[in-house]
Formats: sequence, structure tokens, C-alpha cells
Amino acid sequence: MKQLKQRSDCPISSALDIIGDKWSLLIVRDIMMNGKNTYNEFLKSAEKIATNVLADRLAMLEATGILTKAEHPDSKAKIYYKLTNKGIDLLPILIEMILWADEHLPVSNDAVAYGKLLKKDKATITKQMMTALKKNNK
Amino acid sequence: MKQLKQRSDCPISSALDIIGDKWSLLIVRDIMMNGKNTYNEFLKSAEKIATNVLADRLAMLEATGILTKAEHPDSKAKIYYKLTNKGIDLLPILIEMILWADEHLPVSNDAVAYGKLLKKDKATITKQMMTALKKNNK
DNA sequence: AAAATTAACTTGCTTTTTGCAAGTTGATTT
DNA sequence: AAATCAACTTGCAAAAAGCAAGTTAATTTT
Repeated sequence: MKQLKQRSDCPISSALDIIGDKWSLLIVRDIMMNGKNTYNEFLKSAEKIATNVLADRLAMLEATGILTKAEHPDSKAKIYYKLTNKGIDLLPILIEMILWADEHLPVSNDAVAYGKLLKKDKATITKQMMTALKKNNK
Repeated sequence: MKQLKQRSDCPISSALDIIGDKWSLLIVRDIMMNGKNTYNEFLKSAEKIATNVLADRLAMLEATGILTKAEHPDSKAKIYYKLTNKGIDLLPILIEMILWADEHLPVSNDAVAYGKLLKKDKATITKQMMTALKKNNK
């Protein structure tokens, strides 16, 4: 697995030590906003993560306590990946990324629409999502 | 320079295409919160970025319109790197990373103290910093 | 009940990126 | 005029990413 070391005691640097790559937050996004929870579902996302990279990131996100493996309700062959509270608490970072991208990058029409909604009522929407996610988590 | 391509039209993915690495946001942090503006100042930060990686990231951040090169007030030998409005708008993402790290990772005492302050008055502090940064920017 | 399919990986190999040390060039200081 | 400083560049080794194919246990289909 990717080497996990703390480069400094700066909080931004320490956060980036874990989530500072192109893939980790996409897995978190898929669980949080796209209702995905299994290896093959993650593989199917538009960004096309490689199988070995996905395996590596899942192991790393588990090792850092952002997600955990659980039994899948439908089948013993599947693994149900779910976010911990630590993982759920990444939501505000994702929200701010959406708002930034919506303002400064070319994104889909859907994303533009969602961005407008978010901008209007960020605090409420965030709190709502957070509560829903943590409830499912118990 | 690192290949700049959009993996999908998802806003989170598109944001990560640019800032999804271990170094870019540390440069932004250094300009935004640590009063650093030159190559050698960036090199001196605790995380010890390599010279070639720094050069690469500066070029990439300039190419994506997050920062620009300006004349240094004190010397013609120095380059003064400053954030654009697009770069300044990354502040909320950094703020949320600080709050997350403060809650879930081991960070310095200073960071813990600052996190408490932030948590109490996030909106006001963010707006204040943003305004100050954009004023300097004109 | 055997064969095929699915899910979650692992392996091997190539390409790209990172990290490290040393070198270059123009401006500034001694 | 010589030494130093600032911002890079270059060369090379190590690590990570990307790609195709293979493995194993659990279903599903025939």
C-alpha cells in the first residue's frame, strides 16, 4: 500500500497525507452521494479507476478509519463498504469542492443546477445529508 | 508538466483533476495563510517539496489560473507568486480540511486552538479572510 | 450436479510521477 | 570582480499509476 506518513503537523498537510490524491475522495463521493457500496460499483464510475489502484485505496481508506467492510445484505460474495463517522465528516470538503468547481470549472448541467441549490442553502443541505448518513450508520 | 485532463464532468472529479495531489494545496496554503510568495519561501516549508515538483506545480497552477506571476516589490531577481480570485476561492476547501483534521487527526496544539476558533465562527472568519485576500488582489 | 458467471482481488509489466543531488543562468550583494 | 542568491533544469533511481490477464470463493444457470 501507499506509504502513510505525516509530512508535518499542519492540519491541511495531514489531511492531504490521506485524501490528497485523485481517487480517494471519488470513492467517498460514490458511497456518500451515488449509493455505491461495492468494489464492482466503484469500478463502474465514469472516471475508470484501475482495479489495483481501487484495491489499494480501499485498503488505505480502511486503514485510516474512513471506511469499514461490512456484510452485504444481499449476498455473501459481496463486500459492503460503508463510511465511518470520520468518513462522513468529509462531506463539507466535498461540498466546497462542488461549489468551487461549479464557479470556476466547466461541469455538467446537472452539476450547475445542484451548485445553485447548494449555494442558496449550504448549511441546511449539509446538515441534512450529514444527519441522514450518520443515521444509516448506526 | 503533469497531463491536465478531465476524467469526467463531475465537479468533484474535475476539482480533483487540478488540486487532487499532495502538493498543490500546500502552495495555496502558503500564499493564503503563511504570507509566502516566492519559490524559495515555498521550498522552506516544513513538508519539504522537491525543487522539480515545485516548479512543475507552480507551472500547473499558473496554467489552470489559480495563481499568477508578478513583479516582486523588492527585487527584480525574485518572482512574486500571487493567487487569482479562482485561487482565493479555494479557501473554504482549506477551511473544511482544517476542521476535519482538527477533529479526526493528530495535529499541533496551535492547529487545535485555531480549529476551535474556526468552529465557533466559520462563516465570519472565512468571509473576513476572503475579503482581505481579494482586496490585496486588486 | 456440473458449468458458467459474478465479485473481489492479485500479478506482471510498462509508463508516469516523485524524490534527490547537482548543475545552470541571471540578478544582486560583497 | 567575485561570491551569493533566486529560480529553475537535468539526470537518475525509486515509487506509484495504468493496463491486461489471471485467481479464488460464492452464487446462478443449465
